[in-house]
Amino acid sequence: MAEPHRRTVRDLRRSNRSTVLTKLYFEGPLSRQELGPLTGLSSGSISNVAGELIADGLVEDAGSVDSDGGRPRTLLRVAPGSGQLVGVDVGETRVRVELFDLTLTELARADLPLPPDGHDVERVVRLIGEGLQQVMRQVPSATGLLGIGVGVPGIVDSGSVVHGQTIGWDAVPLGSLLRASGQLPLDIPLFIDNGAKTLGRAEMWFGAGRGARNAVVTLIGSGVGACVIADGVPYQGASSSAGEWGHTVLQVVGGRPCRCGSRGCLEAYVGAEALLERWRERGGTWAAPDEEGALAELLAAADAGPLLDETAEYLGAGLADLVNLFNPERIVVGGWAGLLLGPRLLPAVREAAASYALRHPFAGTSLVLGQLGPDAVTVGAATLPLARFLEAGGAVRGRVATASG
Amino acid sequence: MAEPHRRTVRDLRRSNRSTVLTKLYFEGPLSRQELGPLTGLSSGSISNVAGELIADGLVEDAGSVDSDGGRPRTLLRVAPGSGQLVGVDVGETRVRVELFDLTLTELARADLPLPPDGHDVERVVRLIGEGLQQVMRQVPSATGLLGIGVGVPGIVDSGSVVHGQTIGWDAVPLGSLLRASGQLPLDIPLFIDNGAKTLGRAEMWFGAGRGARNAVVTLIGSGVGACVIADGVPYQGASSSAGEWGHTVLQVVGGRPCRCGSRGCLEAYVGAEALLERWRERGGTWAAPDEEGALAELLAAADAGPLLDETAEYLGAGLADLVNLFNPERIVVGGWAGLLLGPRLLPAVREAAASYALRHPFAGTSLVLGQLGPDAVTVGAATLPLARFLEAGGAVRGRVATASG
DNA sequence: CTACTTAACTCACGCCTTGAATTTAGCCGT
DNA sequence: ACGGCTAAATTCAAGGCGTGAGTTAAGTAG
Repeated sequence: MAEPHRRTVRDLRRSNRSTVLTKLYFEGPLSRQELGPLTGLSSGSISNVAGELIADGLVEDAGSVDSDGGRPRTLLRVAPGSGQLVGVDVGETRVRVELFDLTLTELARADLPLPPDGHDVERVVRLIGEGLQQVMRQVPSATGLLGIGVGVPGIVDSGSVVHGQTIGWDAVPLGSLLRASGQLPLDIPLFIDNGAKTLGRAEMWFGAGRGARNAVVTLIGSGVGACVIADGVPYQGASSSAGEWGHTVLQVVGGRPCRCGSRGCLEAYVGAEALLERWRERGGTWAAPDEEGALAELLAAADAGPLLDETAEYLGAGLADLVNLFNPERIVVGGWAGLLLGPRLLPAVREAAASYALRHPFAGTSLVLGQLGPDAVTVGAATLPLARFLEAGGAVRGRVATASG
Repeated sequence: MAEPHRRTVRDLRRSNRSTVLTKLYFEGPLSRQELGPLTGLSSGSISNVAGELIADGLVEDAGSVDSDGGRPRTLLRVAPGSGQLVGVDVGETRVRVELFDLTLTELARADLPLPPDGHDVERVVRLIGEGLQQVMRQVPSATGLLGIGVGVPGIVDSGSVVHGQTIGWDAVPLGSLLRASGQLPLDIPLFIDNGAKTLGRAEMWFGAGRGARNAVVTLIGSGVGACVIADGVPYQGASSSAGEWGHTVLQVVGGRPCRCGSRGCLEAYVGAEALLERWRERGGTWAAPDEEGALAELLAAADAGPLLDETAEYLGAGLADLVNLFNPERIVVGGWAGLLLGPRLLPAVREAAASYALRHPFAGTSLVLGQLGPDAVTVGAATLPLARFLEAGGAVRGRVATASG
């Protein structure tokens, strides 16, 4: 419990390996010389640690910069091919399995359709296993699988048990089931987290959240969610269900009923499903069979102005709550509906948020659109074992892990 | 930036000193034998570290438990007198300075009244200095001052700069001013934080929040605030203003105007000031000149039922937001008004919160009343240097620190 | 008084970081 | 081509730390 491993002198080395590896991962090729000040380690230790990492194949030479006179600095970088990661997205209509190298460049992908009624647990487990075998077959050189991350729709408790109302899962021990299925290599670290949260992680690592230590990634799709990053790490709460922004109360008296059973939730105004319903109530119609098409038609409609303005007002109020409660330096608006609505709504949303939020924290917050599409769930999922890998200084291979991070 | 001090082998010792000291502080007298498993250290290291701490006077013998046969275990505890702490509460009407021993038992106190118009910065600085000298004079044996914590009304940025709307402070560099005043010993760690947050810390360390890692301490007084504890540490946000729960939006359409300039804030319904105003609008009257007396009269009035029920509804919705967003294991309702209203309102509030919050996170949250009165601000303030002291394994004396934690 | 039991201490061993001294690697002027 | 120069990278002695087995200390039971 109390701070994991840092008692012995060997943990020190592990920790130093980790900082060096992490710095190299995020701040590109660096010379040993730069690494010193950046990590706070002495030149001697940098040499030692770097030498070890190179010997382990995790770090490689990346050319050198020649200075006028004097030995040129050798640049070091994380070797992309020294390990692979798998990200899985259990979506509404399909299971997607993607294989990445260490820099999260895609190596292979497999999409396995799911029937409409289809979130039968056993089937999902089987599809994940199949997808995994497919991508591994496509890339025979992938011999150093470092871990698997799975994004699922629902609340993930204890890093393994899934409660998914929308797909009819109640306390499904997905982690154990996957392990027991025999479909995935034993001894490979397995991580499970909510899909929205993995998407948030992806935005933080590679998208609009990059560099921020305190941020909120909002995800507006059919419903509404959020991923809160506190001091650089996703905040989970007591039972990993923190960030349920969609059911923030915005209207105690006279609130619209929400599908969660309550009234006046943000999601009852701003989610795509609710937005379309509100348009229908006002006489709006659309031709597209799917929500995305319908929402696009709504946006294009001449008479949707008042509805959109009202939506911006509610969204602004919801964002103001985030500003007041979390005081983030950045709020990223993501999710397919958020990205669709964003360009049209953002100015009005900003104005509304400014009026509802406190001046001081609002002034320190920037409100931006997400840079990654909804497909980044797999990237974010792969980020889970990657984070563990970096934290452990690259010493994970073959070790079992279950906790989510 | 990246994880403060843990590179060298001496930092390891510091860290282990810290865990031993912290365990002893919170889990009472312990034998070396128990300390081993609890800290993950070997018997040899426990002996070493304990010996060092005893030699430094920070830890002392606390008797022994005799077992049948075999050498009895010696119990160890933190020596209460090995250091003192000062907590300061800059309140509405007075500055209070309190001197504590290491277990936060009060040794002396000084109350210095502040005139009604009186939050002139220089005067406050002078009063703090005077109070400090008074308490130090009262306890001549207090020769090991470990640090000073100050709780102020307002947002504290960078651990030193205060923005206090209510007292007319705009970016006041209180930390520098105090140091420059010459009124307090140099080289003594000084910490400044929002008074509500220090109260929250006090509840977490010694009150209703004890033992929880994820909790929210709400503070309902004239206004409404909250202190969020994420993974055991108070969450600050990007500019230390996280937890501004009072201005959560509960009524977008038709919301009551709030003193913050917005509309529909929680504080516009639930704060004592707003509650009394709402009572007045409904024809309520009271005799007491102060808010506390007035609120007591309101509670006793026969016809305040509907108003209180409505208040419970709003408060419940506000708490539900906290449950959904933070997923705490515990919510503590504190602040003078909260403690006054609590016994009457809590059942209805709980019911309302249950209806607005999501089932899963709500089921994991307990809603309890605070155990400490509003006077605990000084205790919470003293907790700031104490936390630093424990983190540093007792090696702080004489070192300067400014960051808040 | 002896045998037994358990707590606490000691110390050889292996590992770590530091920082100065040393080696390595490329550039420049002659 | 060659030595001189500069700066990067490595090496290594010194100082520390935690571990865990062995040793000493401090009681009880008979």
